[in-house]
Amino acid sequence: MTEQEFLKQYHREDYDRPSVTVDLALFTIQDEKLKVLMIHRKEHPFQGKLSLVGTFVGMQESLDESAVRALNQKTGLHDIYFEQLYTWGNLDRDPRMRVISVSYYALVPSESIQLPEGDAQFYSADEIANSDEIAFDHSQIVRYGIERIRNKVNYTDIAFSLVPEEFTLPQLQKVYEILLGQKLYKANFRKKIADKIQPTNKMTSGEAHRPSHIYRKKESIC
Amino acid sequence: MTEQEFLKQYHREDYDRPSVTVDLALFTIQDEKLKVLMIHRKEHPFQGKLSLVGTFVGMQESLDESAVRALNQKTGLHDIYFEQLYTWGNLDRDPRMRVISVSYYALVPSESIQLPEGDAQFYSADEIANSDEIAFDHSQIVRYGIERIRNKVNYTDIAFSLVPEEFTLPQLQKVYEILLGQKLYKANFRKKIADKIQPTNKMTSGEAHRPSHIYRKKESIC
DNA sequence: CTATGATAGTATATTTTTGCTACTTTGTCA
DNA sequence: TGACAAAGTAGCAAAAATATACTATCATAG
Repeated sequence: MTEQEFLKQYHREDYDRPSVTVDLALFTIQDEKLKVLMIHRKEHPFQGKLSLVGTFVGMQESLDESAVRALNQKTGLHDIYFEQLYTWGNLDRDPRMRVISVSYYALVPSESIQLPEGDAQFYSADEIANSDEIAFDHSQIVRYGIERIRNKVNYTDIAFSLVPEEFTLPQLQKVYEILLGQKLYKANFRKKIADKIQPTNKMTSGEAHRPSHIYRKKESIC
Repeated sequence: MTEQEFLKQYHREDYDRPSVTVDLALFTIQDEKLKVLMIHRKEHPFQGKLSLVGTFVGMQESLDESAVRALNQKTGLHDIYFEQLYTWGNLDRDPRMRVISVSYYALVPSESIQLPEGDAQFYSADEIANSDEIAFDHSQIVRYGIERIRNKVNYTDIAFSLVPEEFTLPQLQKVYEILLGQKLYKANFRKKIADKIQPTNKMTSGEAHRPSHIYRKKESIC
């Protein structure tokens, strides 16, 4: 490289800006496991590997809007719980160029999702989190997301975002158990969430055991 | 030049990429209050208003490195506790152009900080959080930082980052009380932190009351 | 050299939460 | 009609959180 070329390059880099993307980890519960939506990459880099849903941030949209757009394009979903996770800016996280990724996670009850034709599919979140075959730093993002969910289950109502609007208490308890990774005592669990739920007058039916009451989340009066 | 004139000439049309900055809220405790470091802006926009310490993210540095650099330039500090907070990307958060800001917060004991000549000064964090006279969305960032600290005090050791290496229990308790905004019971507080501290054989002296034992943070054996 | 004020530090009672076990209830199915 | 399976409830013991009362030790004033 000549000096002239170097200076040109240096000058350009000085005013250059990193690209900014959002990457979104959509979690749901299927088969009594926490799952996360991943897509098979068709292009380099990481061709053939799994990656999160993502997109470049447009100049005329906020970060949240970018996340919603990316999610909507891949799943058709809207109006679901989502939250920003963390922003990743290591120099080498994308081999092509400098990319800063604002990560999000989202929660959806599996009953309300109908994956359209496409390359997006749910995988065991734990397996993704522990795999070293995932594109970019997306395994780490999933790990971070799982951790965040685990923490927030204890002091927020995010678990309700993983069940349908109408649900039974055994169903809700199962969600807590899966997220926390441990069995809970029925009686204690019910005491704890008693003030967060509202009974309907419906019950389950058709199963070979005692039917279960159906509840909804109580709207908090603020 | 008025702010309007300035904005008019600043007609950098839509680039394909947003600018990325880091903004850092350095917290400390002074006069029994949580304080945050702010600087008086000398340029438009928000000339004369208070803003957080910040910088553009260089193309050859990670986000964390940018934050450390910004902090070091303004305070000379290094090796202090800091953590990423949230990333702000509203379209109108900077009137000049599209700027995405990755915010951080940092904690330092006031005893170990010696502000160099400059425009940086500590202000009451609550006052900054509730003021509508702060540059950009930095009031919101401070609010968010305070909230994060309040939460983390309960399940991490961040309070130790606000006292010197050697401290007394009344001193440490005061930090907890300021962060949580409520009085704590002495006996209960001591039970709770008993396994996090290590006694030295030193005591305070010279004060007109019973002297106090001096402790250090116990290194956790992992 | 003693009483006092002020804060450090400890002992103990009370209430709430959690961990756990055992029991009763109510459906389907053979 | 009895067996099974899961829903739902009762209640106790241990542990943790909450709260109050007490003792200890310094400097200083008288």
